[in-house]
Amino acid sequence: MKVFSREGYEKGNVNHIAKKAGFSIGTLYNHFPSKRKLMNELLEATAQTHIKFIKDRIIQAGEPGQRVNEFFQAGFDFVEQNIQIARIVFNTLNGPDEAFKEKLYKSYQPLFTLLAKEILMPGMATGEFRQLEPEATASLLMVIYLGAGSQFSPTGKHYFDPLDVANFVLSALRPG
Amino acid sequence: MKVFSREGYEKGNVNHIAKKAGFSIGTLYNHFPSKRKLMNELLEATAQTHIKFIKDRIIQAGEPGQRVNEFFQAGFDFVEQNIQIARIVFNTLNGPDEAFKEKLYKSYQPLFTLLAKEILMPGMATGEFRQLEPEATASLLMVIYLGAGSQFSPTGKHYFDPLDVANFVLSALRPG
Amino acid sequence: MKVFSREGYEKGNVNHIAKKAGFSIGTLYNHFPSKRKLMNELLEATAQTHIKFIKDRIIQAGEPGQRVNEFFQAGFDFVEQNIQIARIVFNTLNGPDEAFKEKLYKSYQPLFTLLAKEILMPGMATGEFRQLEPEATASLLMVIYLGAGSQFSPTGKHYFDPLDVANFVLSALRPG
Amino acid sequence: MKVFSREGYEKGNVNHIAKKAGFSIGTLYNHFPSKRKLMNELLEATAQTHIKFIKDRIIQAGEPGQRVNEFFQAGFDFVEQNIQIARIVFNTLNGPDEAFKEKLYKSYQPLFTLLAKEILMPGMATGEFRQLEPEATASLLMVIYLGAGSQFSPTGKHYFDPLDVANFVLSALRPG
DNA sequence: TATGAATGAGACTTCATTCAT
DNA sequence: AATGAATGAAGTCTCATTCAT
Repeated sequence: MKVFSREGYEKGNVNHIAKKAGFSIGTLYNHFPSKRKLMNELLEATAQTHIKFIKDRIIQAGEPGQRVNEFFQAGFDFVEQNIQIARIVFNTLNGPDEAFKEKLYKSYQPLFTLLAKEILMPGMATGEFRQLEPEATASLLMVIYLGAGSQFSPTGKHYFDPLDVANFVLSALRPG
Repeated sequence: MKVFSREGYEKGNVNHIAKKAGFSIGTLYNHFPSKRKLMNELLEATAQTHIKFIKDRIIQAGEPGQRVNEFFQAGFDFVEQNIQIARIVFNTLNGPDEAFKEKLYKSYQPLFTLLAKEILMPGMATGEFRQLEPEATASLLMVIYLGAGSQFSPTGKHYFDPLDVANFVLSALRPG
Repeated sequence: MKVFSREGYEKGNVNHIAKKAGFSIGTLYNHFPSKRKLMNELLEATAQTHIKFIKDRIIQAGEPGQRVNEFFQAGFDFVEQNIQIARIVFNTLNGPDEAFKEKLYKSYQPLFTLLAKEILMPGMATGEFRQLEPEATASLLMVIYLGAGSQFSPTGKHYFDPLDVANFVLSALRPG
Repeated sequence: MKVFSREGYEKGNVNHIAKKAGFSIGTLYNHFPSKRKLMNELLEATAQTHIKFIKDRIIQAGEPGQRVNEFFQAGFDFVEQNIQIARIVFNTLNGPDEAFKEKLYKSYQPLFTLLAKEILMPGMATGEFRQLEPEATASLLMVIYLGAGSQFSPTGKHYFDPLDVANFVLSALRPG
């Protein structure tokens, strides 16, 4: 995680990874048959943790408006608490490796669904939000989260305030 | 451009670049003293073209609201007409190489300024937009453009409609 | 050793070195992180061997005069028995690479000290040699050894007879 | 001269040589058909200048003893006034390139002859020097000159005083 | 005669992966 | 199951030399 985060997948060195993890390179290869497979498992584990972290926080918030708030708040929190892994996700989602990218999009699919079904559709149903295509809007919310959430200094401090971002989005969602 | 676009900077092979460009490797190195320098010049040229393309279109549109529309429209057009170069920009902005990232942010600074000074501040002055921090909002608009604009299929078709994105943003900006 | 001896450091090819040593190039680089480091370790090992060889022989000879004889005799013997390594030393001491040169001078420092303290100063104390600056004279003896010792045919036969050289030096050292 | 002096023959770059000399690389190759030929002509010219410089000074000094003095004095002077060229000579004489080495020895042959015929043999004839093999002794004098003369700091200051070296040699040559 | 862009073989070095221990 | 030395293909870059202008 540390190595891929700092160097990226291509430049990340499996020997360094093994050393940093306290294993021998042989042992690493006994557990992961290739560098690519290692990255894949890291991405998969990350996506699951990431989604669960956000989902748990969204579910607790009751109302759609509050859930939008919580989506950005939780999302930013996750990034701040897991900067290295977050960096890998951002790199991969915009990286040149189509296989990794596609894999990650698939893994994050549940989060898109969550946004559409547990936030946007209920909000439109109650009239709190205006009528929009749920899937496309969910995608846009993800894009905004990923874009804004990826802006942080080397020390990990976010450039945007999640509350501001949430308010911006809520303004866009409100009817009238 | 083609090679870095398809493979990324690290995996991109200077020999392939030279061959694809119809030069020998020696000739390539007569023009660019290193792979890194080559990438840097490509990034710089790209940023200038990209900014000019968007700026020219924004300037033509008169009113702030129309300019927001034109920002996304022109931005998406640029991506569609320059998919390879756009891919490089998206990769770099989210990639692990801090030097490239910083360089690119600096090069794109004029675009941030343009958004703040030529769209957001005039719009707030006329009351067409609500009062927001111009710089932070400009950054958010960029984030939305880059995030939404980077979503396209391998064939280059955008996932989002720029008009929808512009309307979403305009909704968020409108007062009340 | 063989490769650097025949070709010099700059022209010496690490691939040839590896092949000649019966290793793959990767293995060579597992043991020495760079060509330069490889050369450095070769120089260091050589200097130690060279100094020890001469020192052991000098120590055995008791009297200063006899020790001068033994210095040249042992020095020439070492060159004849280690032509390749000797060639590297001669090349490096007069070569254009200041870093290597300085490193080698430092490594050979003990030999200068040996000449001054164990041969020249005792000889001056007993009156066997005339009064001269020990350090400068030690340097001159080294210069003569290295200069004369480096004159050999491609087959390794010395041009000078060490006894002649020693006698020349002893003549210069004798009082009166 | 400057380039070969600082970098050595192998590392010396003909493009840099041309630039430094104020010529284009094409022009340089119109005058010298190869890097090797260029070096050869430089060596030849150097040897001639070097020999003439020393010869003129030796001839002026009348007596053999005085000529030995003048040999070292003039030799050291030449080095100090032509450090770069001297460095090339020292490098080449001890370098790994047998062709250059042999070429240079041949070019310097007249100097060996000069030492033997104009200094040593006359000195032995008058009894000022003891009986020694003129050729071998001439070689030893050259070795001492080249060895001692090549010891100078990066700023060009000699480590040895030529008078001391001459006195050392004269002591060795004196009869009794 | 002068020029300098073009060439490409070959240099050093990296690193994912293997496999005998 | 753990180890880590060994491997060699492949990468970036250098530079002596050529030749059309």
